[in-house]
Amino acid sequence: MPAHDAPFRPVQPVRAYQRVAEQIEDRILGGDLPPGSRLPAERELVNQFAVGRSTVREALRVLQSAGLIRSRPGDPLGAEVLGVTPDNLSSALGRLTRSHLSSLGELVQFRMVLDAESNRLAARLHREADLARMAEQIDRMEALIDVGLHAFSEADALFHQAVAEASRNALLGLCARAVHDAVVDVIKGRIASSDDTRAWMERSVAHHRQVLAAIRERDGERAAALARRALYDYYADHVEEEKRELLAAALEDGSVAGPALR
Amino acid sequence: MPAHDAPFRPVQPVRAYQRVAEQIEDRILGGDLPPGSRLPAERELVNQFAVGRSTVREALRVLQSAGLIRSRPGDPLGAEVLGVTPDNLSSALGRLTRSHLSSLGELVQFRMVLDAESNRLAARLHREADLARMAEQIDRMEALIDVGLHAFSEADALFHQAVAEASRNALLGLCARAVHDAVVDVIKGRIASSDDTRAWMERSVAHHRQVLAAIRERDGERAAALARRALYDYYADHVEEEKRELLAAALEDGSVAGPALR
DNA sequence: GAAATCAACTGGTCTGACCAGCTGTCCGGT
DNA sequence: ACCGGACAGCTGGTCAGACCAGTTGATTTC
Repeated sequence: MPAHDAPFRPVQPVRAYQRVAEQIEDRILGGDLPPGSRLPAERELVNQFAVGRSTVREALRVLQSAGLIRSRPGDPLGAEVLGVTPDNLSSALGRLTRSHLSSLGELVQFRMVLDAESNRLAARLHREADLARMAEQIDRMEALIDVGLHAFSEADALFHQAVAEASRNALLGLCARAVHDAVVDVIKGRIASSDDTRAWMERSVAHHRQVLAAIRERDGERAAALARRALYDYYADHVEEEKRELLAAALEDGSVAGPALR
Repeated sequence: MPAHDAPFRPVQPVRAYQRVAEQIEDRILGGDLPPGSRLPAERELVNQFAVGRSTVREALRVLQSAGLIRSRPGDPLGAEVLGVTPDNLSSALGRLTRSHLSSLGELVQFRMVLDAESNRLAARLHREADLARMAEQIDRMEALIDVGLHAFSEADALFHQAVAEASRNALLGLCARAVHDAVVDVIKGRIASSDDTRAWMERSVAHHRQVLAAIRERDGERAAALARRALYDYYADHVEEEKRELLAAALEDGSVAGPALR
């Protein structure tokens, strides 16, 4: 590419709060300021950055809305560093859905894609230790059925995290988690939450055992299809009528080849 | 579920700036305040919300960092409403990568999954008008080869947008775009950018025509495989050595079943 | 009529102040 | 010696007022 094609880039003004936020963000992402550590007090940051307090506060607001830090009034230790979480991913996805740019059906379909792919990769790339972790979480789920839905869901999340680790792609797992949270947020309150929760949990455990078996046998196709089927069965009723057939389209991916294969 | 199981939820204090940000965000996502419209001036918002200016400003900072609005000093029209964009999605993904929670290889693999699925769905669900839009953008790309990489990439993005529309899942397209941006951001500067740009553009056009043909023939499997292959060929050299075999794993998905198939 | 000027905005920043909440210390009662 | 409450000194959250620089459009000037 010729150098004179774009010799100078337009330079846009950089606000003071951006510089402050960038410096702190770099420290957090760079590994200084690990999760759990504390930022100096705002008035101290004012000294270190040599800016006004409102500037520091706007920078902290940006970092907080990105989920990197959390501050509490009166905390003499300063704002807490949270590290990188998928929280803002899910809030961004939730915004997309709330703005009707995407629908619940699309979110569910997205989860079908992500979970299926996680399972597929896990089936191909897992090691022995991964299987043990997954089995352990399924056992925990089964034991926690009587404790309550919350504890159960926690073990469920850990199972999926184990699958994500086995797939050797943390990003897929994080995004799946974010989409899951967004779905829960959208569907919240609309769920029947009837007293068949227990039956559902038992079915869920059985489903997870099937997935684990497929992964253990390195049958990625079956593991993927199981994830798609479970999500479809669980969410299809909540999805808008006209979107349901689209979901069904994702359901058949991979298991049956397209009509005009080659 | 028994009502007395959790009779009261812990109530956490809601900051004033949050309330302000929520109100504005709801208006934007709800459809009042469409993209392109303007917010009142800060000092006017101070009157309407009955809070201090710093509170209003922190709320606006949050909205701005979420990509919902953009403000410019001296603009007598007030902050501009941008609507929902995938920008914060891609910045969130970029943060994940920069923090070494995920790697370039995972990003590329993620793109392979998303693009492949978009293509697959587009092959299954497209209508005639979709095909026309895609063909039009490919022609534009070809015409813009001589104009420059920037214009070319723009047409390329429009092609993928057309595919996303055909897939009837806007979310997939938006996320694919976000991941694309994150990849570009990570790889920026590291790319050779040699003078074979023109050759690459020509190959790219040919690749897109192949994809379009596969979609037109409703061969979702082939369309998906084409996307995976193109991404792999283009990015494999930039991916960390130890991650490359993982990419290859994604490459074979769907086209060849896992080694232990049934 | 075109160009320079200027007044009235805007957002960005700083300062200083006050409030409410948290925490460790210190003091008095047991 | 121990324990519990008051309190001082911090924290972050909010507000008010000020100033600056940039934008804009009307006004003046040539």
